[in-house]
Amino acid sequence: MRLSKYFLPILKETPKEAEIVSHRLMLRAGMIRQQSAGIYSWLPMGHRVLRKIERIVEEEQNRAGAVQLLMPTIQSAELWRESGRYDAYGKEMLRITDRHERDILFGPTNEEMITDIFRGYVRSYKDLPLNLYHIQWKFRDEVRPRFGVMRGREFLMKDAYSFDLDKESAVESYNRMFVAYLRTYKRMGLTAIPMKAETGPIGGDLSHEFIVLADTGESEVYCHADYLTKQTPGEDVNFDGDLNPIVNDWTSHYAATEDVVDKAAFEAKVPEDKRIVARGIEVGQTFYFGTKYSEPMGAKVAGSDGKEVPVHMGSYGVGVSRLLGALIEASHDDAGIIWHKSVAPFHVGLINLKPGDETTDAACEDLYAKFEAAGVEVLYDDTDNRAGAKFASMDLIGLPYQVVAGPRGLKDGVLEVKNRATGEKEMLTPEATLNKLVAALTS
RNA sequence: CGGGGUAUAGCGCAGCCUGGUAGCGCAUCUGGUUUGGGACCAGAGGGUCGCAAGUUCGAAUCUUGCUGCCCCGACCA
Repeated sequence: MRLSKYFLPILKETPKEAEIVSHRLMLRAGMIRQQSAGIYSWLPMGHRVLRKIERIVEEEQNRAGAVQLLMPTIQSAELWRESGRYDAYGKEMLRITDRHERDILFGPTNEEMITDIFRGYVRSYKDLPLNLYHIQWKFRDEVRPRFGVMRGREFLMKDAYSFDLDKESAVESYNRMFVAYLRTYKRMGLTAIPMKAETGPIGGDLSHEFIVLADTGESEVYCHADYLTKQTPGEDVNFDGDLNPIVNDWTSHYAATEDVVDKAAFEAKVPEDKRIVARGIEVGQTFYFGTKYSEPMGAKVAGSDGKEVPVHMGSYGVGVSRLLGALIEASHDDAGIIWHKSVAPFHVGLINLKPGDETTDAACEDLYAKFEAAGVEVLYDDTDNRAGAKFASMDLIGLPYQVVAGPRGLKDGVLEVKNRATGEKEMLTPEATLNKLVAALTS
C-alpha cells in the first residue's frame, strides 16, 4: 500500500479524552474514531488489525473443531423471556421497540439464540459433540464506558457454544476450547494465563478467565510465575485426543483475579519468589454451565437408550476488539505501538527519504514490488514529508520492520533496516534486506 | 447510578471573574527557501463560541433548563 493513496489520519497531539496508553495510541495512529461514548469507527489501520485478530481466532477455533456460523445482532425478546434473562439482565441490555411495538434487543451475547438454533435441528446424541461459534458485534450498555476499545459498549466478540450429551463429554469440549485459547493468544504474541473465575449471570461451575498481564490492566491478579514460561501446545496438538494433561498442567498453579482470590491460599500454594501480583486484562472467558439454558428452552437430544435429555452446554468468549487494546497495552514504548508480526497492520514500513530522486524512487519501487510478490505486506511511505516526520509516524504505527531508503545510503548500495521492537538498525543491500525480512516475516 | 469536571476552528487551548460582536499554537491551502529524526519565512481559508430560553441597547461572557463528553466511585458474560 502506498501511503500517498491510503487513509491514515495520524494525530500529532493527543486528544484529551484518552487516558490510557492503548486508547491514546489508537487515536494518534489513526486506527479508531470515537462516534459516541464507547462506540467507535474502525479506520483502515485499525480495521486491518481487527481482521488479523479475527483470522487467528477463526483458525484456532476451526482447528479445535468448532464450526463457524453468523447470528444477527438484533434478537427477539421472546427468546430471552424463555430463559428468564429478559428480566434478569438489567439495564446493560439495549432494549428497542420496533414499529409494531414488539420488544427486540441488541444482543449482548447469544446463548438463547444458539440454543434455539440447536433445538430446531438436533435430535440425537449421534450428532454430538457439536461446537458452533460466530464472530459478531455485541452491545452492552455499560454505565460508564472507558479505556477506549477495552471497555466499549459496542464490541466485537467471538463466542462459541458447545453441546454435549453429558457432563463428562462437555468437559472434553471445554478442554478443547481451553487449549484453543492458549494457542490463540500465543500466536498474537501474548501470554494469557487462565485464572479461576466467577461465572456471573451466565452461570455454571467451571470457568476460567484468560488474563494478559499489563501495568494498566483493569483488575489485580495473583498467580504463579511459572505460568509465564509454560510451554504452549503446538500446532500438532490432537484435539481428538486426551487434552487433560495440557489443561491440568495449565491449571496446576495458583492463579486468580481479585474478585475470587484467597490470599491465604495464594501464599500457601506459591513460594514467595514465585508470587506475581500484577494488573491484568481479561481477553477471554470459558464457561461450562450444564443445562442452564437447554432445560428451560427445551434443547434435548435422544440418548442411546432412546430417552430425551437436555444437552450440556458451555460458552467461550474472546473479546476480539478488546484484544487490540490489550495487545497495545502489552507492547508499546514512548514512541508508539510495537506490533507482533502476526497482527501488525503491515509487516514492513518502507520509507522513501527523497521521493523524486531517481535512484531512491527506483530502489523503493523495486523493493516494494518484490516484497509484495513474496507475500510481505508493505506500507510504502512515498509522500514528500520530511524525514523526521516519517520516522516518527512509522514508530508510532509500530510496524515490525522499517526499511529506510535515501540517496546517502544508496550511494553505497545500502538501505537501513530497523527492527521496531529492539530498535536495532543495520545497513543492508536491497537483496539482503529482502532475504532477511522475507525469512523473518513469513516463517 | 452517586460525586466532580468540561463544552470556543480538524486537534490542543486562551478569552468568561469585570458584557461591547473572537484569539493563539499545531494542522490545512498558496508562494518561496529548505530537506537523514515531528523545518523556516510570507500570505490565506476555516468558528450560528454544545442547544434552548431569559436578563440587557448589546451575551462566548450573567441567569435558568437541557444535552454531549471526560474523570473518581459503584458496576463489569
